[in-house]
Amino acid sequence: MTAAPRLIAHLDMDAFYASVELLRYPELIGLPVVIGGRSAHQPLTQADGSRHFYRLRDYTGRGVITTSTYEARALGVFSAMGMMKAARLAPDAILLPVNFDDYRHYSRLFKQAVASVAPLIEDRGIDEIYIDLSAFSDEPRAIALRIKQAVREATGLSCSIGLAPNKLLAKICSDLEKPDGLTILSQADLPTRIWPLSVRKINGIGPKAGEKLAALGIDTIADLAMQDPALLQTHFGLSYAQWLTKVAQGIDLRPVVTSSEPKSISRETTFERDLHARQDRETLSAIFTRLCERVAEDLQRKKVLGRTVGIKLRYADFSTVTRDISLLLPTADAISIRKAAGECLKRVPLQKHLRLLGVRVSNLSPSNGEHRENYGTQAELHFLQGELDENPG
DNA sequence: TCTGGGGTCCTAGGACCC
DNA sequence: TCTGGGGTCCTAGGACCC
Repeated sequence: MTAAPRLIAHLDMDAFYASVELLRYPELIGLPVVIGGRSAHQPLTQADGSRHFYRLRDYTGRGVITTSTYEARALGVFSAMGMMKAARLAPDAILLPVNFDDYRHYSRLFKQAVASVAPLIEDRGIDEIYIDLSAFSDEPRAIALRIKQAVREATGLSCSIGLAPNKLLAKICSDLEKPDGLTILSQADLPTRIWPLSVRKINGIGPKAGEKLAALGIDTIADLAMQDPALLQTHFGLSYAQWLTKVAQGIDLRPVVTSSEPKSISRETTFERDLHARQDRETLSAIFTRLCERVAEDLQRKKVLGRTVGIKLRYADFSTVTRDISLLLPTADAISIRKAAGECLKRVPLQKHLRLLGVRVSNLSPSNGEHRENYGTQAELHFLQGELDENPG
């Protein structure tokens, strides 16, 4: 039996955070603007009603660019770039702090607008979605234009859409004509439109795999498509090699998944300056407890409990370690999480300075609203069981 | 003057059980 | 005393994505 051909859309909001900010500050349209950083650099409204904006050159300290407008990208400033490096490249760019509540609001608006046209949506984060349009009999271009129009009316924002037979190709082609793009692709377009692209355009080939492929002389998707699967297997292992071979042929059978449950909830923070477990014990302890409280709040708000509690430490040299521990019973209680996380902390070396601390709860289950507290760890259970064995009645 | 914060998925070894 | 697989759970790390 052969599956019916599908029509999948990938919709990506254009420079999402920056575009939301421009709705509020229209006087910045056309200027290089970056969103990011950690200190307060909120625009100031002056006596005459005009606004004063901070420039990238005014910024000091840690942090990265979260998003930039296309004008800033033209100056070489992109997402995830360190703020200080960005300031060297574009000192005059306008700097705005992140406003996640706003972005979440506009995210809800655009997803609702899409759902009013086509309801089979897979959430891929705050600014992008997949849409299964297979059931529509309309012209694909007409559906996509209706979706773009609905998004614009609901938010005032533009998006780019890729239309293809699967998620892999839809994702690649939503990026081909940004911003405000609409790209339609069939399997027959593969050699002309997909194969010339870098392997890094494939969702799932990141920096590491990209570098390994480059070392093998594999740069484009065409290079990848021509490779002997056996050679790929010797360098990447069977499962990843098989996947590489398939995606190079534009094959992707993954369905559009319209609902999912969270698997883990975490909070982490990078310190303003590196801290030491001994010299900065009080500061670290307060931050640690606060992270546990925030995770507990998140769990309670989402009405889930978690049975595995973990910590994450990043040292000054950027190396990272994690430790976790599974409890007997799931919890959403800050005290229980703090105790378990404290046990994890005892199992980690604390000689070097730290730049980041994080707390994570996983192994989630629905909470049904009730609230328990404090139960032991697996190790404590074993201890208790040992006692019982020694004292059988 | 490097390198945020929130996630998912995969691999792999050891414990433990049948 | 030595020797099996298979399955599940736990833990640690890493790649990748938005």
